[in-house]
Amino acid sequence: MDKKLQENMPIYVQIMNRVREAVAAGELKPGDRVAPVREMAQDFEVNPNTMQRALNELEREGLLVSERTAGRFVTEDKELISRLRSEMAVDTVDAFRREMAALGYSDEEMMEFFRKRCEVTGSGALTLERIG
Amino acid sequence: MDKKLQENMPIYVQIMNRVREAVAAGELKPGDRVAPVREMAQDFEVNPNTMQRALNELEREGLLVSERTAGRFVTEDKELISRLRSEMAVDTVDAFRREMAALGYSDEEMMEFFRKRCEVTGSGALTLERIG
DNA sequence: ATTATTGTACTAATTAAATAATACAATAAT
DNA sequence: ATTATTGTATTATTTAATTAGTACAATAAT
Repeated sequence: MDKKLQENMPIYVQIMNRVREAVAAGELKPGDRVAPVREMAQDFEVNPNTMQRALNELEREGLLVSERTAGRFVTEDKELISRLRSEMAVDTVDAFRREMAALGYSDEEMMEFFRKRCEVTGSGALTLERIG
Repeated sequence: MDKKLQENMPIYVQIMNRVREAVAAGELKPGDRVAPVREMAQDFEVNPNTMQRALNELEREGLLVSERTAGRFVTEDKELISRLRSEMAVDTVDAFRREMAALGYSDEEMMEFFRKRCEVTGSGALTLERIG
């Protein structure tokens, strides 16, 4: 789970998305304990209040559960997690199609553009370029 | 060019993107006159100041030019426009791959997911669903 | 020449996000 | 029992985006 945040979206929302992704991708597994609020705040270089806001909302979603002083954990509900992953993927694909369509690309052209882009840049090149 | 705006990104940035897309897609052509600031502000249901901020920045980018009292126009620089379109498409594809990769999808799986999603929803279904 | 339309500039007020600084509550560890 | 660690709550401050309101400047239209 990468920590550098972008601009133009509330930090707490960005954090929520990062955690959602980490859980959806299986980087954080059901029942896994996550770091304490204060520690996560340091990791992400944000204020503890901001981190708590993000974590609280993720709890409302059922993705995390807090057990008072034992810490905070990823839900055991694997069904919920796999549903989350699917929904996020659908949203991502739809957002992609919508944006490319807005630029005047047909579904076929998108496909072709995607394929070409995969050839040019390997699989690993993107993350570092974009986030760093 | 659709007008409804989303949350979580500064409105003026969202407006900039909408205009960029409209120009890149050829919906606004080189030399086209755009509506006056005040009118656009009403169309987008934002404050005139906010609209002007967006338009000003688009001018700094060279995409728009203002001619004092005659109004504001799309640049005649077609080279600039086609370059913009390419860059936006690349950014969009890269963002897509990055997000899907974060969810644990390989390039091949993304491709397959994309294809399936295109089958399920036609080409037109997305815009209304998402933006409305 | 006058007027209306256009872009531009400026100051103030509002709102939400983020930070800062503490304090409290519950419990696992000792 | 005590202590340290954890989540939680609260209040104030700061910062940036947005709105509000107004005024000015240039010029096309009349």
